[in-house]
Amino acid sequence: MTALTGELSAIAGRAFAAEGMSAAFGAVQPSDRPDLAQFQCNGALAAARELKAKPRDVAQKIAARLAADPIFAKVEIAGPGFINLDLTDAALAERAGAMARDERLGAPESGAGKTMVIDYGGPNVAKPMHVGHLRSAIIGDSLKRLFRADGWTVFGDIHLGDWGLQMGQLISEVGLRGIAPVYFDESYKGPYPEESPVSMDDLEELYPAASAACKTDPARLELARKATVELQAGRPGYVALWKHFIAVSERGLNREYTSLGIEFDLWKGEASVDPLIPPMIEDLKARGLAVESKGALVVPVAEPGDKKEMPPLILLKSDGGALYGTTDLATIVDRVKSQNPDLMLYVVDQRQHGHFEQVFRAARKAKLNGSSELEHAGFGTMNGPDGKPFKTRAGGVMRLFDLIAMTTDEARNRLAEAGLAAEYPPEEQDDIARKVGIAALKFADLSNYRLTDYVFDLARFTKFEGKTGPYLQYAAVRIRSILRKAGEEGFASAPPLVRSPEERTLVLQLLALPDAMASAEDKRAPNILCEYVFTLAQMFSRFYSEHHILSEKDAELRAARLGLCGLAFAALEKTLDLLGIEIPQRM
RNA sequence: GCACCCGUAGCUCAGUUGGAUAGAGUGCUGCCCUCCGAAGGCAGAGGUCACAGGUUCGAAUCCUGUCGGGUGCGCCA
Repeated sequence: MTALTGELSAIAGRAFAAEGMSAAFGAVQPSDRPDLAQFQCNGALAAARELKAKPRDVAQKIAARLAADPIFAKVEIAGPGFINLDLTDAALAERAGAMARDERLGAPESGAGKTMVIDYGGPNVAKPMHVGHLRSAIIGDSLKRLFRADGWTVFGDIHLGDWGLQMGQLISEVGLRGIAPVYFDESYKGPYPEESPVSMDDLEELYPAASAACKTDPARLELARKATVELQAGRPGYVALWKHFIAVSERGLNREYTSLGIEFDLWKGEASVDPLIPPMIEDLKARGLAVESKGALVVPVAEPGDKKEMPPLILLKSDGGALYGTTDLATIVDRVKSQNPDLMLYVVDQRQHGHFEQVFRAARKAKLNGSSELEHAGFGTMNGPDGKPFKTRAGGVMRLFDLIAMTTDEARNRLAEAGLAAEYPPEEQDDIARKVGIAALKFADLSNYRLTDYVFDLARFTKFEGKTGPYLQYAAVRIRSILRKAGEEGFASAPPLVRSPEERTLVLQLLALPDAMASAEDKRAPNILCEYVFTLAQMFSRFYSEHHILSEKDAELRAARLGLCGLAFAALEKTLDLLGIEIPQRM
């Protein structure tokens, strides 16, 4: 099935074509004035401008043709030349019925036959995840779900930060402290111990110490640089130690992502593309694309039309070490070889936009990206109530684990205050608190437009009232409860009918789901889905407060309303799933 | 210094390929549980869309400038 606005646009497009104008003028959208009409077509205004005709005259011709179509209950011309359209209740009900029969709920098929790799991880080995990783994970996961729902074959890649200077910092720190001398003994020929000499807790202490030392002491930094180069050159003891770091870190990261309900299809890292770097560099040098500059090997990416200075992409530092731009470029090569996607989407902090511009330019210049579009979908920072980057009360970096614990605790408190779930088993209460907390966290993040910074105010978004994840869960659980009781009563369900204003607006909102998905995909903007699902929940609540469902005496009417409830639940569940939000069985 | 992003209701934010009366949540004021879950529904007050020009039949949206905020600009990631 096609989206309703698509169907209406096609009808209006034919009307424009029949009058000798471009069918593109037939674009139909939901009305900006719901008090006047359900849909509107503004094409007559644009067409009139092109033809130098009077907008109302053009509108008149189109309206006359549209009025002949039985799908419309009303065709009116208003203002300067808007064509206002209402559908018949029968037409709305029929399409709602079709949507209810469609497992995909009419989702767009924009990705049919297409493949993409989406990069939304970027946590670093040995560093605990903090709030900075939250947006990438939440937004990226939502986009992955959305693109997949729209028919794309999607590979989500965590793209672990496991190969940079921080690894050299860690290795040298372990060496300096004499924690595991065997890894530093160049005469030792292995094998190295299977047990890691450091735990996750050790890493979390070692890394900040090493990082701080490198900042103040140039000699210490030089040591870290040297260790990095040696690691990348394959020094056996360092590689063995490094593998322990990875294994220990992955267990911790997996725990964090799992608690957020976020998964990856690929656990690749910067190191995994390291073997591709030397041949890539040789190739670039051979083709004259990589040149020496100030002691480093670079790919110039400045273009004639540039308004700002565009520094070259550095492939190799003057000490011979690779940089993250190098691994990013090699990662593109790897992805073309492994997945050959139509699109590589990078869900990374907007502050790295300049970096991606360099990498993408270099990739295109060298034609390393095959047939892949390269796109950076950046996002703004999450700030605390003071408008500055979110910190703990002590001023440190807020760990993701602690943040999730805070939100879950708050959810549990709110449930207790409301007297909800009190009679459920303790483990179910924990599960509900976790789902509600995560929903609050995700919805608060996703409902802001991707690129804007937002204020993360725990007190505010744990209020669980209004435009929040928990409100949506509540709305869904309430419908689920009705449907369950209907099942217990043995009540039948039937295709929805449209007989009241509340049913009409609810059905119109339901039928707008494919448009919301298409628009969210197009803009890579989950906040469009948030807006959609919140309005849907509101429309349902309005319908619910005005109509009897289970208590409706007329069996046919009751069945139709149950059908509408069923479809509303399906749409809510689907959209919340696209946002990565789970609905508890009860709450 | 140069470049990019932003400035919309008391607060937090949508809306920006130009279109009708600029929206939501929250907060504030009322109303609604003898009936399916009130974390809900209904109604009201609240805005020179930073400011000044310009383009247009029409500008929150496009252009220019000013002010204010954020971010980025070769060997960190």
